[in-house]
Amino acid sequence: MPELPEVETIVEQLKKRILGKNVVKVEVLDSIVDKPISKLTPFRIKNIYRRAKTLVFELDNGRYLFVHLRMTGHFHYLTAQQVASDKEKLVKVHRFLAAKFYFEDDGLLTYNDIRRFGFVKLFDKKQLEKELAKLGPEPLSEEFTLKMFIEMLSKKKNSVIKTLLMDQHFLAGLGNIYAQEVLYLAGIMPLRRTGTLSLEEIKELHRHIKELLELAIKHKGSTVDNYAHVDGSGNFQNYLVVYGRDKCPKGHVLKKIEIGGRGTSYCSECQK
DNA sequence: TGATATGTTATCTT
DNA sequence: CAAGATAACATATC
Repeated sequence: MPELPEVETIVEQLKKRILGKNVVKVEVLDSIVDKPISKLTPFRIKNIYRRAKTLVFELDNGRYLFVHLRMTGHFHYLTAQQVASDKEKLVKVHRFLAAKFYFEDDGLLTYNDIRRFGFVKLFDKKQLEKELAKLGPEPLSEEFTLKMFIEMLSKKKNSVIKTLLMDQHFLAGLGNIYAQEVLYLAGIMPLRRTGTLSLEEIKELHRHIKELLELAIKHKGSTVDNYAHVDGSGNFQNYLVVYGRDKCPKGHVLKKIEIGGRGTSYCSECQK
């Protein structure tokens, strides 16, 4: 599932391919993509960036595409050459095609989404700012200091730490995979209430959040289930220590419980 | 066949 | 009010 490192990877790859390019035609094939987008052409892709697990495409007409992949949203890009040679394959592969963006140079960007939970919305600046304002701080930003993290936690003393880490309004970008990983690395039981965390534990957690996400981005994210980025797959799943595993790196058998309706693995030896 | 997996949000419950 | 639980959404895969 795309969490922060996966979305960051997708943004980097999209930038390489379509930044500054002109879109001459858009076909909207599914209601998860705002229909009016097809009436905006031509427009230029002025910028692309990530906020939490959301992608934002800044267009040169003052509007924005606000994209959330949720669990199974995918972008796929074909160069003009690939479009010419892969036409049949393209139709077959994209069974859940939701939109096609045709570029001036004959390149083609497609958006498809098997479970149709994701969306592509058309926003003006006000709508965009309103949506982005709801999200918590970016864990990799300078702004997210230890001091700030301590303050944030002190306002949520009764929350279960794992649930809180996954709450996008609290902190942006962590999902079920990286929340579990970071808690293992920091040696903290997922069910702990934030009010019971020592200063030392908060420090460890803060440090590992930044380190883990940066490392995962270096590996172009994790490929689990059917996540894939624009041109292939990341390999960070090979480095995950608790998610989808039976034993922790020290060989202890992991326990599996449910927190907030989501599977959660942890090690009762290493996490207290 | 049915359990499981997933991100987010609305709604119900404690 | 706070916050947890649950359902809902869709579909593939085991």
